[in-house]
Amino acid sequence: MSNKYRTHNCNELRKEHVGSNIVLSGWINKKRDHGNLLFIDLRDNYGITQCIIDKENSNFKELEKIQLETVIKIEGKVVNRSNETINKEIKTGEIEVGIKKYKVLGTCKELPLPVFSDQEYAEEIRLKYRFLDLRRKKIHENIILRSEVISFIRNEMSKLGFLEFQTPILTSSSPEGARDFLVPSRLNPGKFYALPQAPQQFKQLIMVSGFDRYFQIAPCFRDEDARADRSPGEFYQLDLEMSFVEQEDVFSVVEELLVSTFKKFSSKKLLFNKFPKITYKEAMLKYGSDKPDLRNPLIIFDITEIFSRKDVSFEIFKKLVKTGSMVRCIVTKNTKDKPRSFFDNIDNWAKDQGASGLAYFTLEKEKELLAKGPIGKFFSKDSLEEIMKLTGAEIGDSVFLACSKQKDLEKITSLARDKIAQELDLIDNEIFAFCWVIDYPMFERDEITNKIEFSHNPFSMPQGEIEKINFSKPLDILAYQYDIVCNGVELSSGAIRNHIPELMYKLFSVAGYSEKIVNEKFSGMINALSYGAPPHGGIAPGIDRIVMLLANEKNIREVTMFPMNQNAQDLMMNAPSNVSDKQLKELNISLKSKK
RNA sequence: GGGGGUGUAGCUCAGUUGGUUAGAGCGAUCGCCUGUCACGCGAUAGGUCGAGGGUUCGAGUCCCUUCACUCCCGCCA
Repeated sequence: MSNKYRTHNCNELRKEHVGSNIVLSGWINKKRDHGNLLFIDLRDNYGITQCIIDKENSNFKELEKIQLETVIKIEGKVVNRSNETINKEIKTGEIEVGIKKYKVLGTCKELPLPVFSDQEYAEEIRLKYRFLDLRRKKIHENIILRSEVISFIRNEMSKLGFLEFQTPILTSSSPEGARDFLVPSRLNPGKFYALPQAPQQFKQLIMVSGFDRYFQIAPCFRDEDARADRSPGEFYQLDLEMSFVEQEDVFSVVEELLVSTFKKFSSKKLLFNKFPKITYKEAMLKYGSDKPDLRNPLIIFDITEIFSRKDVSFEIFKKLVKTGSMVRCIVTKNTKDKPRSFFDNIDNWAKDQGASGLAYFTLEKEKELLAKGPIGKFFSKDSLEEIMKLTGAEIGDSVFLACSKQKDLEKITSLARDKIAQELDLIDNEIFAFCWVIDYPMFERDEITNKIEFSHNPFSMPQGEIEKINFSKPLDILAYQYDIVCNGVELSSGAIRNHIPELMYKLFSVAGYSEKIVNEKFSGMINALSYGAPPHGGIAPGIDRIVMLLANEKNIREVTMFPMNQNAQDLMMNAPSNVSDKQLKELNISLKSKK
C-alpha cells in the first residue's frame, strides 16, 4: 500500500531499497543531535528507521527543535550505511533515510512519561496516559500477542467445528456467584439489568436450541475487588459448550487447543502434553490448594497420627490434635547444612502470614537416627522412622510442620510450599505445568453461617447414578466439575451440566432454594430444560490469564489495553463519573447523597 | 472491610543521628558539536518533600490523623 503518507512502513526498508525515493510516516522515537548533523529514529507499529539530515538542508533548524513523539512525514532517499555504522539491533539497521522534506502531521506537548525508555513507571501515570504507554515496546508487543492468540484460538475453534455466537450483555441478575454490575432500566422503572458474570445460562440455552458446539470470546463482568491477576470490572473468557459429551470429550478438545496455543506462542516447554488429573481432595492435601503449581516439586504430607504416639512429646501439637487440629509437613531434600537463618526466616515468614509459625527439624544420623533443631528432642527414633516412612524423607532432609484446623492448615502449608520452593530455587521458570483438577464437591458448608451451599456452579451435574445419589449426605456428592490450572494460575473452570429439571430442583432444595425461587430466578433455564435438553458440558478458559502466561507477565494489566485501576476507575476516561439530574430522573433514580 | 509497601522537580530516584540555601539522571529551554543509535559537552529554568495537625530553637527526616497508588487477606458460583 502506498499513499500520500507512506510508501513503506518503518520496518520495511533494506539494502535493496538503497537509492529509491520513499515516504515514511511515524512518531519521532529519539533524536541524536550533533549540531550540524541530526539523527531521527522514526517509529511506527512495525519498527524503527533511522533518518538523517544535516545543516545543508533548509529544514535542519526546524527538525532540530521538534519534540519527541511528534508525528511527521518524511520524504527522502534510502542510503547505505557504512560497515561501522550498521545497527544490528533493528531490522532496518543496514540503511538510513536521507531526509529531503518533512511535514508535521501531529504535534506533541511535553511528555508526561517517556516512550522510548524501558524503565518502569508508576501505574497511575501509565493508566492516565495509556495511549502513550501503549506506544512503548513491551506492552505494545503484549497487546499484539493478545490479538494473535485470540485470532489463533478463533481459527482453531472453528476448525474443531465450533460456531461463534454473541450473547446478550444486558441480562438478568442471578442470585449465585459474584456481585453483579447493575444497569437501571428506563422503560421498566425500578428494575435493573445485570451485566453477565459469564454467558453461563445462554450457552446452555444454545445447546438446548440444538447447536452442537458453541464458542465465544466472551466479556464477563464481576463487581469484585481486584488482584494482580484479576481486573476489576471485566475480563474475557474463551467460553465454549458442547452437546452429547462426557467430561473426557471436553478435556481432549481443550487440551489440544491449549497445547497448540502454548507451543505456538511460547518457547517455554510444556511439562505435560497430556495434562495430569488431580482430584480436588488430593490437591487440597498434597498442595493445600485447588490451583497447585506443579513446577514446584514439594508435596505436603499429613502426619497427624504421629502426634497420638506415646514416644512423641511435642505437647503443643499433641494437645491441638486432641481438639481436632491436624499436622501436615513439607520435606526439603538435603538441607541439613542450611544455616539456622534459613529455617528461622521461614518460621518468621509463617508468623507474618498469620500462622503460629512453622516448626522444623532436620534428620541426621550420628550414632543413631535423631532430629536436630528446636523441636527435634520431642521425637523418638521410632517416631522419626515412621515420619520417614509416611513422607519419604531421608537422612539429611528437613521437615517443616504446621498444626491447625483443616482450612487454616491448607492455607499455610500451601503458602509455605511456594515460599520454601522459592527460597530453595526449586521452580523452573522455563516450563508450563498444566493439570486438571477434577471431582469438585457439589456442596460445601459455609463456615460462618453453617449453611450448605453450592461450592462451585449450581448447574453442574452430580456424579454417580442419579437414582442412587444420597441427598441426605450432600457434602459427599461430587460433581462433574473441573478446573484447568497452569503454573499455579487458575485458567478456567467448567462442568458437565445438569440438564434434568427434577434433579436440579432437588439440588437447589439442598442449598435452601425452594422450587418457586428456582423457577423465578432461573426461569429461562429451567423452562428450557423441560423441553428436551441434550446432555451437555463445557468450560471457559480465561483469555487474559492465558496471554499473561504467554507474555510472561505477573500482572493482568500488562496484557490489557485499557484496564481500570484497583478502585475500578478508568483514569484516562474518568469512569465512573457523575451523571446529570435529567439522566437520573429518566431512570427513576434518586441518590442518597451527592458529592 | 482488614494488613503490608510506596508517595521528594514533568519522569525515575538519592537525601546520613532532626541542623545552613533539598540533590542526581532523564526530559524541557538555551548554546557548542558531521556518524550517532541510552551520542557527547556546557548553562538555565523547574519543589506546597501527598495533605492536615503535633513535638522541637529547628522537621523531607520523629509522632498522630488523613488521602492516593500498589500488593495481599476477605470477596471472586
